[in-house]
Amino acid sequence: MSYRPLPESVAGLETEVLEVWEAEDTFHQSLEARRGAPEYVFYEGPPTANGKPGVHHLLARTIKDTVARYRAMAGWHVTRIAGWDTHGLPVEIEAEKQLGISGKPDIERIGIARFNQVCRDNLFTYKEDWERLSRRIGYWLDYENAYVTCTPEYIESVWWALAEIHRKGLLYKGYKVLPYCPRCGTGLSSHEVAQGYRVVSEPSVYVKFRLEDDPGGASILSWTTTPWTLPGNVALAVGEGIDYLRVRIREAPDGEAKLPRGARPGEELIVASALAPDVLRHPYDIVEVIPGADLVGRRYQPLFPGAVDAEGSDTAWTVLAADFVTTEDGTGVVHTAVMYGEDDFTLGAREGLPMQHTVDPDGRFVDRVPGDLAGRFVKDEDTDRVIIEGLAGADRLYRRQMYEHSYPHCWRCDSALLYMARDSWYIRTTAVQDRLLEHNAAVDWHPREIGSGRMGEWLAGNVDWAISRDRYWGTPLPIWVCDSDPTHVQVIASLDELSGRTGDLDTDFDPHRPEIDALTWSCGEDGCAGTARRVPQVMDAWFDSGSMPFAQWHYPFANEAAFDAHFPAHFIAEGVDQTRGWFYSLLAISTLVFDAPSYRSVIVNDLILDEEGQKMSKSKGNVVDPWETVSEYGADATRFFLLSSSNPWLPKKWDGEALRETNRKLFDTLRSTYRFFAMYAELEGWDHATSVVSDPETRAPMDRWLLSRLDDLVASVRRDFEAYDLTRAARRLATFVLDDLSNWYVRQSRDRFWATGNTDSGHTGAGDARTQGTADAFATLHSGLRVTALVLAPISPFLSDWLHRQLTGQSVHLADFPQPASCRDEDLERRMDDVRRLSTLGRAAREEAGIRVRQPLGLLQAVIPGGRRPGPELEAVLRQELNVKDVVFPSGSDDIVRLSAKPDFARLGPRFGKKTPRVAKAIEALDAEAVRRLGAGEAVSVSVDGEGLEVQPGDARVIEEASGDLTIQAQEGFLVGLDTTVTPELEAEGLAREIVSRVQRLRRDSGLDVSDRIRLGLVAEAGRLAEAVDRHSDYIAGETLAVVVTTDAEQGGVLDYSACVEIEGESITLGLSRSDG
RNA sequence: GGGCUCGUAGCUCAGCUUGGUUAGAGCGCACGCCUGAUAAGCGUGAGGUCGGUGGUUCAAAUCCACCCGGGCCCA
Repeated sequence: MSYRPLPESVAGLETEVLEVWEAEDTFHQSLEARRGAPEYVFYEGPPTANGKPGVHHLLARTIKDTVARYRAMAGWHVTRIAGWDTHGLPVEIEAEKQLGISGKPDIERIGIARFNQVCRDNLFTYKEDWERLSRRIGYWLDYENAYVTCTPEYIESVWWALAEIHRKGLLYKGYKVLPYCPRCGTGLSSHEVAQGYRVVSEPSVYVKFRLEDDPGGASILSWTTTPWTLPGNVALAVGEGIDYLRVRIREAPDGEAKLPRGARPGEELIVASALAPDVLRHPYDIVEVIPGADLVGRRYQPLFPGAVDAEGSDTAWTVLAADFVTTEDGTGVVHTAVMYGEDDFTLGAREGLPMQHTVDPDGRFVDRVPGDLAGRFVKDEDTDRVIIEGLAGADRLYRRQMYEHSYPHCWRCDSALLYMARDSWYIRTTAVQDRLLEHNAAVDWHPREIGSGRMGEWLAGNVDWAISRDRYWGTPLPIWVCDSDPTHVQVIASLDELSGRTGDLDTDFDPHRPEIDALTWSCGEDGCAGTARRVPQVMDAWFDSGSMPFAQWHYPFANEAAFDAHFPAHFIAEGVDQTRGWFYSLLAISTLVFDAPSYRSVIVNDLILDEEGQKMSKSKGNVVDPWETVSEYGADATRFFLLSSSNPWLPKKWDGEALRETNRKLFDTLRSTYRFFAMYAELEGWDHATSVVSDPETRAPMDRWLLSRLDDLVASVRRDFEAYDLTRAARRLATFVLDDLSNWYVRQSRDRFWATGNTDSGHTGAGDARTQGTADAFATLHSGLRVTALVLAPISPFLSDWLHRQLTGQSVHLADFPQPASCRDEDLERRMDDVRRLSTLGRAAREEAGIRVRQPLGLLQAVIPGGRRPGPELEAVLRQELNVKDVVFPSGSDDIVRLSAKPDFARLGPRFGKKTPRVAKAIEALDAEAVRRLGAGEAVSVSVDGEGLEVQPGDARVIEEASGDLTIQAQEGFLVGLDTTVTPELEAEGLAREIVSRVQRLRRDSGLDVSDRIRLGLVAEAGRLAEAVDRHSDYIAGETLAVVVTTDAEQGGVLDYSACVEIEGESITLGLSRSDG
């Protein structure tokens, strides 16, 4: 078997791997391989199939796929079924665009049947896009059995759930206040509203509400920016903790202009104390200060008598307490029209205020409204004028002013939106609030704060879920209401039940509007003769997607066992915007229907921002095309970047530079390491399948070290994945590949990979031992690469699979995630760590002394904290790395080091308290002898402010510092002293190495293969170079694979390639020819 | 206005749960090294009021309060 060279390009490799997956159906093989294994349940949050996927989707999909792949490798059967969210406003809007229409009247004009057909046809416009991108980035998902929320089966399951909720008495009809466009006849979602804010200047009014039975005949002042809501006024809201003033208007002082209009001298007004100076423009005297609580319950005269009927309400036209009242603006008194504001409505529901519309769905005042207003469109300027003049005429207007503010408009037709209460069906989620909170508390949220914070608080303030929408393309509400007695409500739980009512339905019956709207039957409840008609609304699409745990199985009509085995989910992952979306609807529905949570662990991801940290949006034109990034950097690097750059729940800047870097560092290094392995394995004929592999325990320390590091890597990454800490796993992996595998193991072990070359040249003559060392090196590096591929596979599935197939013949995704192999040797790791630190210091010392590494030196003195020794084998590594003949570890009493004591504050603090800093100073000042005793485990005494205190060993760390005149580098107790004397012998050796380096360069520039044997010519004038050649020609020949070396100018001159180079001021002519022998 | 979150080197991020006296990486920059992985690799150095203020403490990037700035969600 041979190890193939890597494909030229990243895209080429990934395409090749994709083709293999396609050809052998690796995904299904991986599922098959785990058949019967414990089930790991993942739920796919269905994307809406009518928008193009963007880069932020790459993040969520990478998280999902990584977790699923890890679990599959770790021995679970991971069912992951794709799903599509197909209903809802986004789909309708797309259809409107396509039909060139806008708004509900247009839709009803062309007919719901045609409209819904366009919705249906449009659905899968982008489905293909999604599937292609998902495939390209390696997101393995079962698309063949995808659930689709608009199929009759899915809808039937959703109906069943709603009927269950109804059966528990938790479904009711009420009102919901929402931003409403009177022209389009529709409510708008918050997303749509956000698009239409515009600054407008409109009349605002301060209105006098005259109190009943008030000794001073006082009026409460209230302010509104929407005069059209005044006929609907049924209450005033004050803050219980706010102080109000009762003031009396004074006469105008003599000689000044008469009082402004709006109030007469002697008239009494009530307004929040803090706002009185801003609101009142008359001179006044303060009569009294009234706590808000004392105003509560006071009755006042309706502004527009007859507009609203009290319906026996006690609280209508009284003052109520509400916590939303502030003294930020207005008068500290909030005019309350229950049908035209959300706070107003909530207050009205709580206080039992009458709930009647004063405005019809077209935005016109209803007939009951007095004052020449009936039939007028509420947002006409004329209407404002009529209202204001009417108020002034009735002496109810204190003042008016133009007010500039940001107000929402319809994004389609630009009409000002009205906040209006609309008929709506509700689920009484407040009835199960405690259970929601309990189930949420049991969820393992990543990050934790989402569960306790955003989600927890939202649940704590939970209000009933308004599930109906006045729209067309959605799951029709299966609610039929009798037209003669609206308390006769039937909620249909299945298609069978429906056909039981209506007579047989077609076998291909589609439950969507408008067909279903035509289905009616005789009510029959208690012998009622009325007709049951379906309510016109469809369901909130969140109810669809939140039903997927059972609806994807068409449960309870089919697949009962499958559902049981796949509920609840172990894991889901979506964006933070789903807190009130899918995360909520999943939890609410499972709590309502099963009284159980539907997911155990969640990873929440935040947005992907552009390079400037701005949110990506189509309008800003800063949206990154996922296809571009994947084809430029590859799916592997993109996925790795997304997981490693920061935790998923932090907003992430999209950084092309960082992506390039991920590719260059991690992936190039990994590819390069493989290339190195493959090249020498070919040359040396090493093959994992046939070569004899020795017991790891008998291998060289460097091998055992790498295997130990691998064990640690495997155990750590396992732990990270189990804890859903993907970012930590990714970073750990990158550190291993770069620092341990490539930059230490391979770099230190390179020459072990060319055994035969050296043996042939007769340079080492070590024979079998050398060959076995090479085999061990190959086996070790093979393990390193193989395990790296396994550990990398969940995050970056392409290169890892390609490598694993080369290294073992098997797909990495059919392999088991590795277990630690009991190769851990912490003592060896620590000693190697010591050697690496000393190497760093040694290189620094060389740099400081200005002596390059190729120049051998005689002696390095080194100190490791605690007096550890690396041991002979690792000392050899250190000698080689620093190119010194000898390394010695002097004891603390030698000249090279001076002992000193560094206080340990963590131990001193609790014992000495305030004295700690002075004790610490005394420890630092200890003389060498005292420090030595401390280091030897004796207690010593110090004097602080004349007081003798005892310092225990352990209260301070004994460290060795530089002294003497070698070139010294020291850090955190590690120290090296480099003897920089260059003897003539050392110089000659250095020059020989220099020559070898130049010859190697010439070999490479001449296009020779690394294993080609050569004839070598080295021609120099008499001098240091010539002498070095003379003394070290065997060494030079061995290193450069020269079978013949000549120093003769004539023979050297006929070689194929030559170069004249200068070394240390002397020149030498190099020549070489490929040797055929 | 409310909730959550972030603020550490020019840039991207660790460290904060459990306070301990030299605050770490990578990129970029400067300088150097190495090369039988080579349109690669390695090292050294400069670079920080740890957003601000106040508090708790012998000791605060870390705990507390307030403030400033960015982001998200909601109103």
